[in-house]
Amino acid sequence: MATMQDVARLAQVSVSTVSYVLTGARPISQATRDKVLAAMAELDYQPNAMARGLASRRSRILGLLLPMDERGLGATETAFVTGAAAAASVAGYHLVLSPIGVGDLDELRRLASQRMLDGALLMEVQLHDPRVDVLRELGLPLVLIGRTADTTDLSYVDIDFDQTVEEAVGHLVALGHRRIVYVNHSAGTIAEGYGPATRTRDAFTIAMTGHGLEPLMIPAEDSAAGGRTALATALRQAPDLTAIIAMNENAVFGLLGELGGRGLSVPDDVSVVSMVTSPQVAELATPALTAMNSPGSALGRIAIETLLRHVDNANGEIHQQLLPCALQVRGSSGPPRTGSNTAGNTGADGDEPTVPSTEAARRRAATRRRA
Amino acid sequence: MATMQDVARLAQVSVSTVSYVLTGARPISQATRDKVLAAMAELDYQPNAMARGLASRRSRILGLLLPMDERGLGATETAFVTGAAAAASVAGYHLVLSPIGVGDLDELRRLASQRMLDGALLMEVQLHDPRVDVLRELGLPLVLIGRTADTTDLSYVDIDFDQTVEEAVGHLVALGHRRIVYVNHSAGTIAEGYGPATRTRDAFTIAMTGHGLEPLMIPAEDSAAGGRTALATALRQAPDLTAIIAMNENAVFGLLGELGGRGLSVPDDVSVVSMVTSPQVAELATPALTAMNSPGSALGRIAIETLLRHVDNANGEIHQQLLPCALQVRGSSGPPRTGSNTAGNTGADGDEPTVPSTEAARRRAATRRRA
DNA sequence: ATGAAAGCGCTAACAG
DNA sequence: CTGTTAGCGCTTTCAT
Repeated sequence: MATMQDVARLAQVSVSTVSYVLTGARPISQATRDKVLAAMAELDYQPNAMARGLASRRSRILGLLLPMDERGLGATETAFVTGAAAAASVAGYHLVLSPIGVGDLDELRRLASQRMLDGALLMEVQLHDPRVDVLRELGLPLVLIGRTADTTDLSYVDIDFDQTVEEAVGHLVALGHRRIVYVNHSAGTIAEGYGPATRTRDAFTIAMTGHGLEPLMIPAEDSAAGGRTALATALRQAPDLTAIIAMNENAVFGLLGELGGRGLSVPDDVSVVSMVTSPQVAELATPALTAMNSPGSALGRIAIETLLRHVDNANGEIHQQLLPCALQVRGSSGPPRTGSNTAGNTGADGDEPTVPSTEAARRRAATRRRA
Repeated sequence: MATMQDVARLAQVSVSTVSYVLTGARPISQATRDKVLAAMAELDYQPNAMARGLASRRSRILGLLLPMDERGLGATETAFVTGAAAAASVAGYHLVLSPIGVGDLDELRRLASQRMLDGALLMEVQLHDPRVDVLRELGLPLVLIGRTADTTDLSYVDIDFDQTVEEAVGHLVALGHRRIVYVNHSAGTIAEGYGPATRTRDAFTIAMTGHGLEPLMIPAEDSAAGGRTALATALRQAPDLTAIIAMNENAVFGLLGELGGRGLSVPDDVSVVSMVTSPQVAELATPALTAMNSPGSALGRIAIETLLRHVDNANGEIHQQLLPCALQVRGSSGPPRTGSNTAGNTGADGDEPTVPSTEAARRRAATRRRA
């Protein structure tokens, strides 16, 4: 394993010169640089990460603090992780995933105090997240994925729930739906103030009211069973519902199962739009779910870029950014059976000029099936 | 940030003494140890990871080389990761997840040459995995999750596919099924020699033949659409099939959707058993899937323990271990409609003494729904 | 534009 | 059982 000494000797320069061509921290003549580079290549030199870290007080490691509950990473989170890892790699950093939740504060304190991390990304942020306090106290740069109650002086990236909900509602209203039910996370989760749940709740209320419609909402446990129960409740409270927007990625499957069990067809009897869902999960359902695709990968990239800016610049600009989920129409949404088009659905080809997106979705679904 | 010097001064001992109480590499009198420990606590001392790594030539970081394809981590992989991270943490190590696939050999070489890793776990191992060569060349301890074609001198942990398939088949045969179709990964994947696909194929052949039955197999693309196609093919080739074993976690959802679409009920018309599936995913389906639960967490723990043994003991024992998936009966499997019990299904309570597991499953499912 | 040298904070001989 | 000390391989002043 060649060291910098070896390179310096072979290139006939001092070690500091080698170091400087590596870090670019001071100008080096082209001739010298070439000599050094040649020597490095010759020796297959790779700088020792530990030595570099010790001397520079920079590990070039970023932490991704990710509470892995029993349920594990959904495709959405995975996209985020992948995007973040790629962005870190491009910048010459490594990304350590640490399954550290709000419970493991000591573990977090240890990790951060060991000076092993140059900065951290916090996922699954809670309204009052003690991890934030710990990290700030230790002076570790951090970026939130999500938002705490008070975001003063805190950089974050998050999903733009307002816009996402608005688009989901808009899609269904444009199709002709009037009775739309929103299936949220559980009542407990909402009461806790879980951001995605409360923000979408408020956004749904505003969006529906804006369309002159009643904002019907049902909570659901995060499970298939929760979805089944929620559907039953929804049908009791609004027997005439024609569409459902589901925030709860787990519940939505139970919900679909229960719809099928009751002989209700999707999307003819009930349209379903799933929120913050990855394409992979959306495609698992039959029919594939019209969904608001989470911008996981982009969020990850932006989060890392923001974090690195803080690392390089101890007191850099605070950066707070929201990204909306993009509507992707698939087979689970269509015009209501009894809507503006009272003629009824005689077939998949009943052209409905005002809703071209549904048509497009059908065609896409058909294509997929052939593939 | 207190250093070892500070601790030594406060405790009135030498730095080496402090170091030794930390590493336990040599006996320290109880009195001295207490003094040192007190000083550490007093100063809130945490060893500097970089300095320790440089001096000891040990980063205390293990790499988990995990190709994150577009599909992301399933719950199975997540359980593995969580199990591994926990085991590493217990041993005082950190686990770095690096999304390094067989393509990023340079990235891998860089990571390993920087001496940032003490060892590596390889996931998604291919039959001829170049990553193995790179790591061996660099002398980095490694443990495979899965198996290469030649496993000489290589430690690995993997799923015991033979036993898993045998149990799945046994479960269905015990219920009275005779026409069982195995839905595998795609033909291309099988042709490539992908271990899980070829091993289960062979195991299925043996298991079915052992029961005097014909081993019917259908390949399926890794998607819901693939599952739909596969079901169509299966019904064409074996119109009298009563049960399906699905290796393909993605296809199984399309398969279920298509069954529903054709008016076939699960499990009354067709029983479905999903292979190597996590409980979380199994519960998404309606009815919940009888599945072979992958021992993800245990695999992760054992892999780390094995790896650490290699790290501590450069040329330690090779450890090769297989773990079977455990059968978990849920709602998607039951006796065939036309089977040994020709009386027909008059209800869920038609006691079938030879198949108590199905009864248990029904009761469990009912309980779950109430929860 | 380059070199010399002083550490970074810890471990692990080597001495008692 | 404890102390002394020489590095680990690199970065970064301070010189020139």
